[in-house]
Amino acid sequence: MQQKYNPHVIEREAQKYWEKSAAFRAAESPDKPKYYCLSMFPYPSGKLHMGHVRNYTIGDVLTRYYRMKGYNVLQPMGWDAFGLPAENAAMANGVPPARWTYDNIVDMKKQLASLGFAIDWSRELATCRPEYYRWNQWLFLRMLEKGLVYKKTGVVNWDPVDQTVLANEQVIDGRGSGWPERVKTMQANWIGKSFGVRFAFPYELPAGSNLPSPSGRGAGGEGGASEAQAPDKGLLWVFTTRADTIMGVTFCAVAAEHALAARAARDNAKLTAFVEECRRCSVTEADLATMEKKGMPTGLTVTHPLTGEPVPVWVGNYVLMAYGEGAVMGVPGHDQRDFDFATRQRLPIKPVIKPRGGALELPLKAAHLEYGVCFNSGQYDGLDYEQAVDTIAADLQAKGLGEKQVLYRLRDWGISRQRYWGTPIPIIHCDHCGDVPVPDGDLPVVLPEDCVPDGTGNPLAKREDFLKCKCPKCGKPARRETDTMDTFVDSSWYYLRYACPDNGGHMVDERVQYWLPVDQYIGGIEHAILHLLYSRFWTKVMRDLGLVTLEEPFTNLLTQGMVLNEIYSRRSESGRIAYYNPAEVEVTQDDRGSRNAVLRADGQPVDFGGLGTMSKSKNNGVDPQELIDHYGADIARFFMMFTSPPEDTLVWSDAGVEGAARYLRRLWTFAWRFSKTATKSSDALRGAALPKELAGVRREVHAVLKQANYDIRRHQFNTVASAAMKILNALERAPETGPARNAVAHEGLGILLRLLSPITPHVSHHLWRELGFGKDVLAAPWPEPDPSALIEEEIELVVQVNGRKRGDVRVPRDADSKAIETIVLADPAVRKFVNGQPVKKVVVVPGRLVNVVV
RNA sequence: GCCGGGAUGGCGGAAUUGGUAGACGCAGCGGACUCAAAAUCCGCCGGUGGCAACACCAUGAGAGUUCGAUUCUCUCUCCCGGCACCA
Repeated sequence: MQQKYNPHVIEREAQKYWEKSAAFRAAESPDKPKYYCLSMFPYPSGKLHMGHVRNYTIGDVLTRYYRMKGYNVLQPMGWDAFGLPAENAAMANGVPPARWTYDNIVDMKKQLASLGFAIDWSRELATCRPEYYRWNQWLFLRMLEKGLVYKKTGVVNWDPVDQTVLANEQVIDGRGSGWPERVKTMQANWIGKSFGVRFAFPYELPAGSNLPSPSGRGAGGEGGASEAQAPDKGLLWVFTTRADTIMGVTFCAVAAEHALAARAARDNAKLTAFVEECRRCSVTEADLATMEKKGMPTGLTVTHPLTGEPVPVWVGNYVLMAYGEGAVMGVPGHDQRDFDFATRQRLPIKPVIKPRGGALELPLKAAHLEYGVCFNSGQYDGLDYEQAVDTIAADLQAKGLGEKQVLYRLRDWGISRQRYWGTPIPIIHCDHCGDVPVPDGDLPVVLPEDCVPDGTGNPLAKREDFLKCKCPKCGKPARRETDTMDTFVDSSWYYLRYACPDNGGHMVDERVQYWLPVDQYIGGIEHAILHLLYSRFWTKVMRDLGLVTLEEPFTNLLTQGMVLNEIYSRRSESGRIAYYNPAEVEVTQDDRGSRNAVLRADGQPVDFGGLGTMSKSKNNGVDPQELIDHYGADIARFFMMFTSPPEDTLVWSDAGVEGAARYLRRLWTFAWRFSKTATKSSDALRGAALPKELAGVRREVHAVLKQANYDIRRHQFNTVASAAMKILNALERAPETGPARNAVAHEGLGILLRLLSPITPHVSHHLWRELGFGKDVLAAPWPEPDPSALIEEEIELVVQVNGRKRGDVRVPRDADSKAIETIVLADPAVRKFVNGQPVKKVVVVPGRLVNVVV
């Protein structure tokens, strides 16, 4: 055995061993429980970043752990290879996106290999290959047949929150695992199921003023806008979750795209301009919520369905055409947006809800949002929220002007992109037959890979060889669709394809039945909504088509935290900010922690800008390749696992990496010295009583192992790494000589190398062989603590008086409460603090503490 | 703005069901080894007072429940993630 730890040599050796023995090739095997461990596949940007390293290390730790626990484990890898960056790179370098992407894949695969991940590369896939994306196209056509592509209801009626998330949960040690609560809550809010009332304000327009036909509206078909046959009379439909406030309506607001707005704008130039302005502005939620509430009167009035009073109609920039009816009732007294709008437009505010058993403070300074009791509301006065909603909904229904309704915030998924580097949408435009789906037999519609986008639109539009085709229906010349699919389509089902990447004839086959669902999915929290929701949606579609029997694609989800680093900058006199990589900055700290940072290059101070995600713009990235080149994979992996729990953010620290290196060198040195002195037998442990000190060391090793096994099951890998440190510390404390010591060290090293092997597989592999434990640590069983090593004759109890620690006592292991009480009350420290006062009670927590209450 | 999450020494973090706050590591300080430095090893290391024994304070701020709260409840402050064409 070498005296010096040389990570690069042993890592290359271990990786060769795994490659030669095809160690990570996963085959369907019915005699073992399966474990499908999946990390989110990377976008092939060209270089791994630290987030990837962290993500895949977490996945690899689980993969190797479950394998040693006897599972048949699959850990695949692939490439989320379509997307915008390739087009941007293409424009910058004049290289086709395909070429750029494939080159990047080669580079990144090499990097992944150098980290020693237990990946089954035989299942590798890239979403930009026709043999993958043809199934995007195929499934798109199935959805088209089913009407899912157009039909709004197909999407929104799916309510995962009420379905199987909880039912599928796996329970570990009595603790719910599965999906983090916050992800479920976020998705639930995103879907945004809300219960309310849909109702209408009747109106009459001057005769002969036909409404233009509605645009872009799917559901809510019989709404006011489509009452075009009755030009004089119409209904303005709205949705509200607060029907109890209906008597407080002082206006209505419609979206700029609403038919009534268009009607009113026809002979009103100012309103036309305003409608145009609204159309142009952003529709993101954040902007909508914070922008100024602008509006303009349409000059039209509608009739309140319950009071019969006239209500003015406004166009409001805060009303979203895509949600509900594209129109809202305005109740400024009880809705903050309406309040802002009414205040700005000097519209009346009519409060109609007051706190139960109290009064409103008038005039209102802000909308009163809490539920309460109706007042100022005619026949509804005195009703509470539920009674009011029920009564009002019934009254509206009686007039044929409304009903209760469930509405979802979830919008349609617009999947088409005006981009080149994506899956072609398999549609053909024919002048005679309209939009015609490409027949299954003609799939895939292959994306030409030699285009170079130049920033002037989709290059496919200029490719005659792509565009020109025959209409599948009538055979006449026709044109192909040039839009491509959102890349979220690619990532919505790739985890199924890993089960059967070689099947040229079908999208999925029976191997999906074996491997799926994914037992553990690992990725960034930033994907908690979109990607995960799309994947679940996609799975349900495939289930409905009979392609899979899965209810949910992922049983457990681990959302890993981001990798942060310090940010340093300097503002020049011109006001421009220059960012400096933390590696170029020398930081000194006094013992109070105040920080002094200077740039190494010039010795001048730089500003510390806090912590931020590693990014190009802040120039605070650390290249994983440099880390691996310098320290090797095991040290990088150990640092990643030790520094933070997987779900928390991880702050980069050069000193922390150095600490990880120090530990592994210390482990190596210990193993080396052991190899010089030890016999290869642990027989001395059996039967023979160990000296007290060695028994203590052994007890600690097993106690730490017990805790570590709990921690690894709950995915708290930082304390597993720290357990490995504690075990080495304990072994180093043992006296240096003697067969009993060697036996304890031998057993301890055997435990330690196995415990470490998921985190630092290379050094574990090497030392396992070198010290004669066996041929392959991966084939060894996971270590379990020996209960007999944990037994102590005397245990230590903490003694409290009135909940404050006042000392500790040693008592026999099997002492009962009574005996403990007697011992404790006789303790001098206790007597001092009891100080003659009567003892009210004594709380004994077995094995932990005793609290004397006076 | 809405939704979600978080806050513990100089730093990363630990504390399993409410039971010794600060495990393990980093940084720092002191010492050994060395001609010297690096590496390595040993010791100290939340704050205040005290020679010390020890006492008091302390888990973002404020209240509450409890024999006992980092942990449970309420209010507040600050930081982070998502918000639908970035992936």
